[in-house]
Amino acid sequence: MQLSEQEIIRRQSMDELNKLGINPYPAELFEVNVTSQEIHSNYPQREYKDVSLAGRIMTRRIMGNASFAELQDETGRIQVYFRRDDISPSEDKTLYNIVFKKLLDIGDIIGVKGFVFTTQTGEVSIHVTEFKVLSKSLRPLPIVKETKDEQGNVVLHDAFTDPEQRYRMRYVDLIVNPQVRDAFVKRTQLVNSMRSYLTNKGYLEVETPILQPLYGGAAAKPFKTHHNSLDMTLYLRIANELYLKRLIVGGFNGVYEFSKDFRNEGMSRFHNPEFTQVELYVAYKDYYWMMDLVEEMIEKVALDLHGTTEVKVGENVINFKRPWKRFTMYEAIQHFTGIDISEMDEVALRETCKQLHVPADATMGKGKLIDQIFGEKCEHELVQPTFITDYPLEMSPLAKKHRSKPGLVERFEAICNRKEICNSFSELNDPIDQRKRFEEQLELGKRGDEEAMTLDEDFLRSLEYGMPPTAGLGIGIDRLSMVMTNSPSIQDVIFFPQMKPEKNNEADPQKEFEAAGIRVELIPILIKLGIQSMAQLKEIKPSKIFNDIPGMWKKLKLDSVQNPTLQEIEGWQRKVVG
RNA sequence: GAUCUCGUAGCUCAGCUGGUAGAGCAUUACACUUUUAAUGUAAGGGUCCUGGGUUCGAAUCCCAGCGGGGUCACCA
Repeated sequence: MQLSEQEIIRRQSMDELNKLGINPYPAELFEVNVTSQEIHSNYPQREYKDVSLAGRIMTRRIMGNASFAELQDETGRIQVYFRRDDISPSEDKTLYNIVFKKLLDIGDIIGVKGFVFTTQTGEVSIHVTEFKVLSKSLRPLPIVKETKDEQGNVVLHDAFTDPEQRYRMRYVDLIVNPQVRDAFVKRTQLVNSMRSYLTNKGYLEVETPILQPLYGGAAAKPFKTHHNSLDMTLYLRIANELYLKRLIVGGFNGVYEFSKDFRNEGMSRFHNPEFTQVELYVAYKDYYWMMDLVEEMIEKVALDLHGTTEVKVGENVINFKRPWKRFTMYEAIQHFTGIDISEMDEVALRETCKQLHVPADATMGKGKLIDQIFGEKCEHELVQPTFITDYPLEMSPLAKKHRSKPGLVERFEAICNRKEICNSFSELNDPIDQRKRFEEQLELGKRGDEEAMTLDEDFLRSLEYGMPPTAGLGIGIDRLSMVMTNSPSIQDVIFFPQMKPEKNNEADPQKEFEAAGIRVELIPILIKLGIQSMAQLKEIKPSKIFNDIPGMWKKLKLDSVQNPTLQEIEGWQRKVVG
């Protein structure tokens, strides 16, 4: 591994600490009795005479015998004030002059003890009387500085913004970009809010298999894996719907699961291969009832997260206050296109698509055409939360046929910020009808539809024992989190979004040189000289290497290394075969 | 998958028609006892993503690859 100048200096500082008897990674706990946020919100109403606080050094301003630094803990930052004669009261000023000023860096984690005061410039600070190194940071952190403009808004300078780096090294992103943390905290609050809502209603949180012998409950391509001792194919679940319904058959009145699901499909700012849904099934209810629940629950989520039902998302303010607008799909299409398609047959629908410039191909049936028109002409118009109800039968093999509208099912989606955030239906509990629908899916599969559902015999058997009328719901947690945190990309609400692996230089010159018997202390010098392999080394004149090495180790300020002799270098080169 | 675009110091970014690689912050040294994007003086730091090609000469132009981002397609 090739270290940058700054990394080398930090490692040297670490060694110095050790030499001074200071363990840069002490084992014992450090007692913390206050957070930066508590001090900021309570001081000076409350006095803080004896604080003990730990955090990461984020800025340093050294001014001779006094210094300022900012420590960042989980709740924010606070300025700390170091004065030489407080840190090192005796004649020996090492602790201040050497340890604090020279050996500590931005990024190091320290604990401080002292008292809170206000500086002449009005900054609430901790006057440090003692400090302790808790963890030495060996890599330089991206330095983000902030100022305030006339309006008091925080302006960031040199912000750590490269999306690739931010997602690959989320830990760094979280350290230097505090707003990132906020989005994730809100995501967890969102889940907690839903969980408490559902638990208070008396529903049971359950766990169902992630590894499934048959994948079902949605139309998507799965990830496939293999179980060795059973010697069988297993799939990572694309949904948990069929298992939760089995539990309803088993007699639970309401079950829900926050589930990680996996879909082997394209990625975009709305799609990650693994994502989170909450699915809920409640017996003896229908989709109208479920709409009321969704409104109530999401309104509560907004209130819990923001204290108001209004949430700013991009350019829009979205208001989750109940009741939400409700459209049937036909009404929505009529509303946005002026065309009533409710009585149209397939031919007329195809003609309508042409008229509206909606792309349609010959394989699309009636249901698909309707869905296509909706997707093209309506969905992106829906910013405020809106329920769209009564979908074409063909698109919904697990939903119950509509009680009064032939060709439709009792299904709704909630659309918000132009995207689906939930999907729900009166669940199909007629085992004969369900079998027929699965068989139609199998037909689609045979015709090449990779996302057609498989027939799950055990699920059908459970329905044959009798499932009560049930309302089911799925909410995309990632999508909803994006809305609730005003995040434009799903990667902003998933800590570690899927990415291609980092390119790592497969050749490891260190190991290769070691294997050739080159003295370890000379290897970094060779690498620094741009020699990356033994093959490369062989091409260079021994006398050149002989001359270059002393120059480079002086440059790197390494402790005295015994220079290789010309014979030694020639010996290395002889080891290269060919 | 298609297409556009980006890849230069630890971070943010300049680098014109091809001519010895630049700035700010960060780092190092010195000064400074209430600073706050601290300041002043000085210094060090680069595989210009990788590999080919054109050229006397490539960070710059061309081709291929790798990685990222945007848009579209796919994903009910």
